Amino acid sequence: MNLKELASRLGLSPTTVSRALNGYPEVNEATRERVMAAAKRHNYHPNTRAIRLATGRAMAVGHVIPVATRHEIVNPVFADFIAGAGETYSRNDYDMLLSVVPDDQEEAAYRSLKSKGNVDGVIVHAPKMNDPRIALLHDIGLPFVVHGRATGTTLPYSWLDVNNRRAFQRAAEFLLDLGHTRIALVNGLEFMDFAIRRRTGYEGALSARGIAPDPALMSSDEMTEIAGHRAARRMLALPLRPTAFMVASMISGMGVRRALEEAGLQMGRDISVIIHDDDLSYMKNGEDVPIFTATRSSVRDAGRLAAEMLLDLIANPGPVPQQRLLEAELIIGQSTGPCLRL
Amino acid sequence: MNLKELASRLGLSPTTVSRALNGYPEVNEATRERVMAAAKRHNYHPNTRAIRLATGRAMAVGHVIPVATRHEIVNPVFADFIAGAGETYSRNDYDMLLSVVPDDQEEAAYRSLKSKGNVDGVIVHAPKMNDPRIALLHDIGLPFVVHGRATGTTLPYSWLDVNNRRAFQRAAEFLLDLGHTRIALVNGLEFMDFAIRRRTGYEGALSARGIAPDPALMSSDEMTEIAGHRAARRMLALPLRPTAFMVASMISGMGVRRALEEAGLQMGRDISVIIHDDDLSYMKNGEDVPIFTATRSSVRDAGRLAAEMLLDLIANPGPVPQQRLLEAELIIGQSTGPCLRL
DNA sequence: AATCGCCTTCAAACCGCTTTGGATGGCGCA
DNA sequence: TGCGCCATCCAAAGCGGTTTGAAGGCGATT
Repeated sequence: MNLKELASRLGLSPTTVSRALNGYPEVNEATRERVMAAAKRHNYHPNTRAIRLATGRAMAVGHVIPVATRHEIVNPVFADFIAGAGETYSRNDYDMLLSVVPDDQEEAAYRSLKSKGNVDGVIVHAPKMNDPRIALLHDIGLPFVVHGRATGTTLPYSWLDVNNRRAFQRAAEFLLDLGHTRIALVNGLEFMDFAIRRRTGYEGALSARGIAPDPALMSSDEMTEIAGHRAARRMLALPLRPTAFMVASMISGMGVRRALEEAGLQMGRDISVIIHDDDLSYMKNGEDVPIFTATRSSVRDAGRLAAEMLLDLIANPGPVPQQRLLEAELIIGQSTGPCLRL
Repeated sequence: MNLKELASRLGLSPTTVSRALNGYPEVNEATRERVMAAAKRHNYHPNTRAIRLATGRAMAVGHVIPVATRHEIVNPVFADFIAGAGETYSRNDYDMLLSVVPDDQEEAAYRSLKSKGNVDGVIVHAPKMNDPRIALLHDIGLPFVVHGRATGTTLPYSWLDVNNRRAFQRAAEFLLDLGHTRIALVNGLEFMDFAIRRRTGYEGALSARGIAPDPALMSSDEMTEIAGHRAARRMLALPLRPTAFMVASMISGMGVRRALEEAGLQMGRDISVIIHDDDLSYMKNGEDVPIFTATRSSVRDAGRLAAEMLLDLIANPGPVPQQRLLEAELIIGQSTGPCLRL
């Protein structure tokens, strides 16, 4: 069942039927209702491929996922971000296009998305310092929203980010208030922008209290259980072990916890831990009472909002970028307590 | 730059240019090369929207992701499966379409995907017992491959699955051989097909050695850290505690490990644990030496293969379903050892 | 020399929708 | 009565490719 057939059944022209269904004013309300009813009765759905060609819009948003040939790290927060964004797209009748490409072909992927006309815009994930994708997308004229920010970029662009600096600053202050002075940072890879900002917040809080950040208490690695465990283990073996840990993610935090338990330390009593909690649906931080004290910010909400920003940008193009900074909550859980060796 | 313009620059008809680029035989090799060169030089990429309308093919595959309104569980293995499938699609110039819908609108989502012509086929995730989606997709005539199987379904259909029954049977036998008799099962939700099969394998192995499965030693819940912890904790409090655990996933396993450590038990010495390892890229089971003894099967490979099956099914339609059963490896790690109370 | 057939190429129809630019008829108003 | 203006509807031209059916050119065959 297509437009032409539906039109002929109704004794109308395709023009009128199309307009009736799309809510144009120049059609009699009585006929509009007749058309609507017939469309429902015959289970008519306009062919998306034809709409796309005719309107020149793709009605789709792209997400390019680079897969590293060596590391093969698929970001664990990715699934939740996508779920959030996907809800927004569904609500607005947009499709979500995932493009999984080897990381050395990422630029080509964006270019092809644009020149083949598959999408109306893209979301940029995991920005790095001086991320080249921003200039690229500017160049080729593909609307985009960055999830995060890219330090060093001078071009204006739209982004949605969590205030990672302030979150880690507050978390560090919270630990300092509890009397901790040897606070370790188990950070993500520091070519990622958010990791840089988190370190800045951590160092700022320490410095403000006259504590010089100690390189031995700072690590930067992938946010896996293994890496979290490794980092914590190393630091716990120091002559002057830390009395508190700040950890980049829930999963890293589980590795840290394992190291603590191996060392016979009880979390929250002997030693304090604060993690960043992306509020992943499959990795909840406890049920009623949070296991970890955490800086929390839902990555799923971020997905929802970033998608909304992008759709808005597509509908209302203009040179003015949209920017939105979300604050993380500081959730008090069972993993922090006063420093024992005052 | 479009076909018509490229053609006029070359002094050829659009027909010939189109054929030259698409490798049709009825075009002079010399002109084909001339066309190819010009296409590259002018950076010509055919407009996907036009191709789709003209050919009637969507050149896209859909994945419908239902989000439960209450539980809000986004399957953690999902990201890796998608990454694998996405590689296959990219290689074959197919798009991957993700449709995130409330779980009570899943049927409508499939119907709409079909009637609007957005995709040529779909992958069905997380099949349940007597899964209604199989009959539905049969009905509406949308090619599909199921990741897993659906017990109780009589219709023939294409699937790719891991031999979950045998994997858990072998794992149980391995524990039995080590002298364990009180073996606990921390399973996933048992309306999921794979969870049912795992339990069958587990029970079969016990029964074959004359051990009656003990309901107190079997739990079925979401595969989260919290749920794993809760189940293990409950079982460890039994008068006759288990000496070994079989656990449905890496994440559940971390919860079990936490319960063991709280009980002062050392994994691999005091008590044994076998998990199922989906080989997630962000959740590796150790580096050189596996932390957990595990039944392992890469969900990413499964994604790659399922996507290949589907593309094949789309290219060569026919009534003969394709089916493929993958075997899981049994990986010996540090979390298992002989039963102490022989 | 006429015919045949192959190799190339092309014009035009088509995919299913949107949208522009009329056309038609009824109505109010002078 | 005549005119202009809406309200309503339609024919046709796109959108940018693919594909069908046909035609031109040329060497080989008879």
